[in-house]
Amino acid sequence: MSNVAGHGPSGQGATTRAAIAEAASHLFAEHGYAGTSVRAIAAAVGIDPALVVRYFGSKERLFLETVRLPLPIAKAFDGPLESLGERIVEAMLSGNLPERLATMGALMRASDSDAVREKVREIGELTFIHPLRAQLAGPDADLRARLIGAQMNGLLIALGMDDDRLTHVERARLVAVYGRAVQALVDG
Amino acid sequence: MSNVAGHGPSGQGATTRAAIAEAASHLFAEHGYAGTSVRAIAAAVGIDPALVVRYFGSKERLFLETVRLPLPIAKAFDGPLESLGERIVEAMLSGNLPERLATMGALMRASDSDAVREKVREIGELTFIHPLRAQLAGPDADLRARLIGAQMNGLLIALGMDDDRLTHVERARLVAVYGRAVQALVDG
DNA sequence: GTCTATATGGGGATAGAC
DNA sequence: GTCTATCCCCATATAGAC
Repeated sequence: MSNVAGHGPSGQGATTRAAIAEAASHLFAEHGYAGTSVRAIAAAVGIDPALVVRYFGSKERLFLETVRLPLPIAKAFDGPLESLGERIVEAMLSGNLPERLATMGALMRASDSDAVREKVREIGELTFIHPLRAQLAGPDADLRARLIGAQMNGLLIALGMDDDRLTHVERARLVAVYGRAVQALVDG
Repeated sequence: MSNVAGHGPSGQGATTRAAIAEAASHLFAEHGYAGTSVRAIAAAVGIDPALVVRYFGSKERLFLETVRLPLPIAKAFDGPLESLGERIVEAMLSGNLPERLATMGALMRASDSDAVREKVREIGELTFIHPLRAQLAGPDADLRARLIGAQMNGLLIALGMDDDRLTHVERARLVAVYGRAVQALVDG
């Protein structure tokens, strides 16, 4: 933390770029895309707003380069197929859920842009569709994998809507009930 | 446009408000919330941007007053419970689907605002939760109804992402496969 | 009352000086 | 490489003209 600042405004390009990316990542997750101004990012790093644009080309490209949606569901694919539905839901709710919801919200709210929508598709493709399709049998495997992805997005969005009726439900109940719905697509 | 005040079918006077709402509704559905400026709405009607604010208070209130997400699923609740899942999905995909996807996208992208999130919750509550909860049995009825709403949002969002792999699937296949997943929550 | 003109403050992005 | 100065677009609020 102390290696970022300390020797005045005459720093190196590489570390400035990394500092911008670091600050942007946090601010985007916390305040969303529209809620985060280039000026705010620059202020957090202690540089001029124009530098941010100079390093990353535009606010949108900065967002696309720094946004990370950690979905630690890789390990959920190991295990018996008959309980895969529950394991997927369980994985979606574990780890840093608040940050995941915030990032998901930031992505959705910025999905005006074609590039952002492509990014969302890409994340779903890599984390859900490909691994799932490999495990599912039947001619509808690809479709079923995509629909499981839709279920997961729906769950994250519902939780991100701050609906107390849903966010206050015990995790185990959520896993059991929604897991059955996911399992219906796993089984085909 | 030097039409003097008075009354008439030329979009002036008392019909100005309606004309603004009409133009705003179309523009929001087509270009989203952020993508639609008050200036653009005013230009479409042929008036000054300040008039829009004068009539509706703010861009956000104009959006909240004019946004309509037609979900003609009321009739889907009539019929045997064992095929309710399919009927719900069928209803979600019938009617003017492109407009529904555009409006859903506009709502999601504007969900930075608490008022918009509340609006989204309200729509889900009235169109899904209440009617569904009345038909579902068991102690988890409320939870299951909300999760079906999450599934529907997930489906709309996935379709709105312009993923050809999903939008090109025949409607009947989508209804059959996703309907089973919904049915899993109907059955409990 | 209805509408127009204008001012304010903030945003992203650019050109060019150190 | 870095920053200063600037441009254009936006939403919003206020004052004043019909």
